[in-house]
Amino acid sequence: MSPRGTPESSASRTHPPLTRTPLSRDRILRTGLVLADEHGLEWLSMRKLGQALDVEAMSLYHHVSNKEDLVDGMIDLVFAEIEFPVDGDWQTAMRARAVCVRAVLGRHRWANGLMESRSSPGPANLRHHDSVIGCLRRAGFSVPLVAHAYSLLDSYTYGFAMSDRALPFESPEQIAELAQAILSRFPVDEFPHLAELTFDHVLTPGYDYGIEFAFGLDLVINGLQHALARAG
Amino acid sequence: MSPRGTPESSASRTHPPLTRTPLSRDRILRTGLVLADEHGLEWLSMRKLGQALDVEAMSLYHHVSNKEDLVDGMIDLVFAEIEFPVDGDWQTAMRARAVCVRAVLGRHRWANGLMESRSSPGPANLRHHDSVIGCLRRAGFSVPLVAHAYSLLDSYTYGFAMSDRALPFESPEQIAELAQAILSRFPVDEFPHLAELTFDHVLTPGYDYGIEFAFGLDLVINGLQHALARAG
DNA sequence: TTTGCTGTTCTTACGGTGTAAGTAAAGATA
DNA sequence: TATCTTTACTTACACCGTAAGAACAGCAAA
Repeated sequence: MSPRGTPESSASRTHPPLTRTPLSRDRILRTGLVLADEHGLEWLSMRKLGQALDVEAMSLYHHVSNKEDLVDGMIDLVFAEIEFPVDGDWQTAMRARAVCVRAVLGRHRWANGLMESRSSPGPANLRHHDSVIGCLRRAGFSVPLVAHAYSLLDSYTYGFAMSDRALPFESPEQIAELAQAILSRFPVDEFPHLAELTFDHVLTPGYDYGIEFAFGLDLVINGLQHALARAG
Repeated sequence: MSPRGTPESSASRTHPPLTRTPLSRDRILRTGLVLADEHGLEWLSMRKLGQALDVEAMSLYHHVSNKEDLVDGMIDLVFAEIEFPVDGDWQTAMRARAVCVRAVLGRHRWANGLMESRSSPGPANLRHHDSVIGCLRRAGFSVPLVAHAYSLLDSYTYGFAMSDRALPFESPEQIAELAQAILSRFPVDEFPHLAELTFDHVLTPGYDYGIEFAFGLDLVINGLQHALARAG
């Protein structure tokens, strides 16, 4: 109805700042990140993002060329959170990287399928890739072997993070309930092996899906170590 | 403007069939699958789907409770396309399964991030999981080891399919152009290792990203074989 | 101080989306 | 034939991304 800023702008005539922190690309991206973390990327719209910044939706377009650009920027913020020790042996570096990626994607679940499929990757994205490749090269991996290792490590890490997201952080009771609900839609013993795995293992008290991550990661890194030794 | 069916329905008063094949859940799902393959899932809307079926959008809601249900059904059609030999040794079975999953996801790229994250999996989905687990159990994998193996295989396969999608089917020239465009946005030698890998290997004539898949798959299966031997 | 410019914000509008609610017609059953 | 059930259609609503242009800010030059 009435222009939103009216009271503030009349106040601002006396002392200009203080009424509104100016918009900026960075502020937009960070707010988008927080909102997407909280509500999911699907929930986030330009209007809601503008509302959170106390601004109309169209104002955002002066700092962000469209929604894809917005998401690109948010993804690059996520990449910037990924860290790992570059000195030391490549095994611990790669293990730490994978663990960190999983943790970061746990914080920003909406980012999960989007990390690799950006058609215009940001600087943090490229910087991260570069340092991973550099770490492997320094450890003696040949260029073709780096391509193999990189593909394998990334596929496993991102793939695991995807399944990770499938199981929400619900309590064990909720997971059990969900599993019951799914399997009870079908005749008993239609899926005996699935039922066995579910009820005799996954729903066992103390089971944590996270432990599967370490198993696969160690197996992959071990395999790469052998491949490196064989090639070197 | 005028009701769509008017001429047909007056004709149908004399001989009822022939004017319009009736809607059904299956027909809706299959049409949605074809359209999503052709244009992507984002493109697909209830209105466009209805249009392809020569029906108004709201008519679909009598066979599908909402769009999520539609996607659930489409995903289960995708699962139904996954096949692998259940007899024979588990290594060839699991290798064939992974290759098939990759091929299927290549045909239905829109399905990629959605295969595992359905909160109400369909029968083909559960059947597939059950037969994978059964195959491993028969090969002597303990229940906990099945959980490890399953998680690892799935993470790798789906994760690879995701990166796969990132590189579209473009010609090598197009890929080279894209890589040039990306790296030229930044100072030369800001990402030396990335540049080396890209220009000295990936953009080399004859390079096919698909070969990376076999490397990782063999490594994973080999590792599982050792784990099985160690446990057995 | 006034003028004019430049960049940021707001307003309005358009064509799209998923789907709730109610209507009409056709098929099945009695 | 009369009634009930299923299926399709119509209308409507709130929301989406964003194009186009108006209004307004801050600031440099006159």
